[in-house]
Amino acid sequence: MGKLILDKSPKLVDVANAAGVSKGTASNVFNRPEIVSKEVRERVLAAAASIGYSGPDPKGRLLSAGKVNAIGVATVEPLGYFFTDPFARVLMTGITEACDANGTGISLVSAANEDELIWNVRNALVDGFILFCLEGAERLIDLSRERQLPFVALAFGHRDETISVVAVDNVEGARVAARHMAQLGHRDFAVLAMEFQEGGFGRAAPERIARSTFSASGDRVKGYLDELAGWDIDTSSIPIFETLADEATVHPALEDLFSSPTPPTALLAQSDRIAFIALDWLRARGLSVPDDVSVIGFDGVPECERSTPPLTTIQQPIAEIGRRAVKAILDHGHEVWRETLDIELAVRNSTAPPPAGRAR
Amino acid sequence: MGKLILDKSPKLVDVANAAGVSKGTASNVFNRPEIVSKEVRERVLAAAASIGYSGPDPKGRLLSAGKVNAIGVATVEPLGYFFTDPFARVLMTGITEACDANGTGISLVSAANEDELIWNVRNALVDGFILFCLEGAERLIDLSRERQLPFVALAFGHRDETISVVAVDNVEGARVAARHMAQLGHRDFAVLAMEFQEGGFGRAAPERIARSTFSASGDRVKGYLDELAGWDIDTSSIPIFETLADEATVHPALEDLFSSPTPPTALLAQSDRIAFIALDWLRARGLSVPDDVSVIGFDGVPECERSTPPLTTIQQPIAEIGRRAVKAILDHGHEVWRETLDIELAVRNSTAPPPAGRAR
DNA sequence: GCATTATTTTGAACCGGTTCAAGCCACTCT
DNA sequence: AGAGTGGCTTGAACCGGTTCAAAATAATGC
Repeated sequence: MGKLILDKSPKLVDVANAAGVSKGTASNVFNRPEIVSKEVRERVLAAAASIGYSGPDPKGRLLSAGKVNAIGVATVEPLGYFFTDPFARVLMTGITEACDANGTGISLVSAANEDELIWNVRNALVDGFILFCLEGAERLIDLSRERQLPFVALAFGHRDETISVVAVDNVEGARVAARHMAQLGHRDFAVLAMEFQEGGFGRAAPERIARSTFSASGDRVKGYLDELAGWDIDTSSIPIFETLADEATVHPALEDLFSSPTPPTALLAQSDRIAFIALDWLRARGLSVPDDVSVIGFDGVPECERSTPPLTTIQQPIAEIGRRAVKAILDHGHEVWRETLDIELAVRNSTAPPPAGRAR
Repeated sequence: MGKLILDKSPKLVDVANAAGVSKGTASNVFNRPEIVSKEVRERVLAAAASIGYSGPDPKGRLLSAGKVNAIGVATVEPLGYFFTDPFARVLMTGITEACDANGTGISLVSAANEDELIWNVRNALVDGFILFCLEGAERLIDLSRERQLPFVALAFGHRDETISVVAVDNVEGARVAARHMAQLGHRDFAVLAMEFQEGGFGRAAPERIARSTFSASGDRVKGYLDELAGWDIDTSSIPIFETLADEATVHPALEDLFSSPTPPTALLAQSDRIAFIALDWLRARGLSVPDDVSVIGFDGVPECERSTPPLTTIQQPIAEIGRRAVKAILDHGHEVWRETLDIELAVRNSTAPPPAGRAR
């Protein structure tokens, strides 16, 4: 009597039975064919073909293999963020390069809402996480730590010394930005900052900045002010506006600044994105950059070269950060790996000496 | 005597033992806490905490759950392709949107070389594949079929009627492009085509086109010629150049075309990318688009709006294709699902009537 | 107080493979 | 012939969970 084999998809054990060999041998046929005798190998392969078995299911292998061979890239944003945000895209380019070189796959993990994020991080089939720490860094880090997998936090520094981080020196970057403006002769500064605390915006008092949850924004302010203090500028009177890097929060800040009798001649934007918004607003307002106002960004996304005018900025080695992060996971696993990469001043056409009469 | 628990990371069974309950109950504590009595639940949780167990390992769950909750997006390109290619990016935007809405994750699978691709596709932990069929479609499709998982082929149609496909009607798109040019009065056409067969380029004879492995390029040629035939144009004399959508293969084609005594006034490019290369070359050559030459692309990537001049093109609903593909996998699984989406003519500034004296 | 019913818990089976020590066999060497 | 050698195969253990029928226990009804 023939055996019924219609139901379910066949498994390795079915193949073994059909071929009259042990499960172990059948497994070897697919994974180390060279240690199986030709005769048996062919018999097993034939049996596999006849019952419609197309090789071992990776789900099964996974358990004993232990390794997934993929790393997760996580962020608190919709998945689309990875493909639309300029910074993210360059970063991903670096990450993918390193992954390609190591034959490692990539899983994108993210989530619109909190619950999903938790579920996604808890259930992601990965060997480690690269964390895009924008807002929500804490949660992401806690969740990742729970998984007991290697992980490295990216780009936006975090004060916790016990986690792996690949980032740039934000204080130094900000100093370089401020120095560039000071050297051009500027004396009237304003800062367009990123969030200091979740969802915050508007003019920020020093206490708020000191308590900053997001260290990148705090560090960059520190860098700006430290540097300018060395140029004999009264840093306490420099207006600092917290924004969410969108028009809704940047425009009011600019309105405020440029309705003053002595508006700033130098705008220190904590991200290119903020700088671009400022550029657009200033143009619409009829102010010339860099003739009336100089603007410097931070990050160095590719768009800087194509904005009008092309944006002077602090160039982060974005792709390199991505590459290093992969290396940190793959080569250094659970050990705490902290790396600080160098930034560079990229001078383009959005900065120039201040208008006559407004210089130092 | 205390038990030693240092080695290995603790497993569910360890927790169960430590709490003095069965493995099943321990499992329930984490997955359906509501069916476990409060007292036991707390005991288990406490035991877990004390031995450092942080919830069930998804690798274990996977096997019995059967579903990974992630779909794989595969292509024969380095991983970076997903983040750098304009078409891919828009497509991914659509895919991610649909995935986000379904709480599904994304795994990027790809490979620089053949062996890796095979390994990656065979081992990807996913519930289904979305195939970016550029060149190498056959291999990808075969590999995916082997996995016996649902998969859908994208964007570049394929003649095999037995596989799921979400795509546009390339013949119709090409007709619309050609019609637009004809309506403007053009009479001297040239086609800058994509590959007909792997790695091919240069002037292509009709037989080669007929044997085209990549149906998109063949279909688009067919569309162009069918339409133009209706305008009383001698289609047999329209030069058709196969290219790899890079400068190395497009430039020679243009050299050839524009060294003729009667160069074309209408360039039908089979992709925006090819069109952009043509735009650059024509400008460098001192030819004005659209005054001397009209150029129309195909695809409708966002860059069309920003090229100089902005590119008239056949707009594919790129993001929508991505969304539908996810739906096809998630909602229609193994059933063959074929969808053809509508294209649209997007008129910008790269097309105009031909120079005086060259019109129909 | 006893039969019912509702709530918890158990334990074995299962998910689909990989691995490796041990055993088998054929063949060579002396 | 007996010892040794090396190539193949076996079978059990393991990877880390989930599930569900059945058993145990608790609560309810009369």
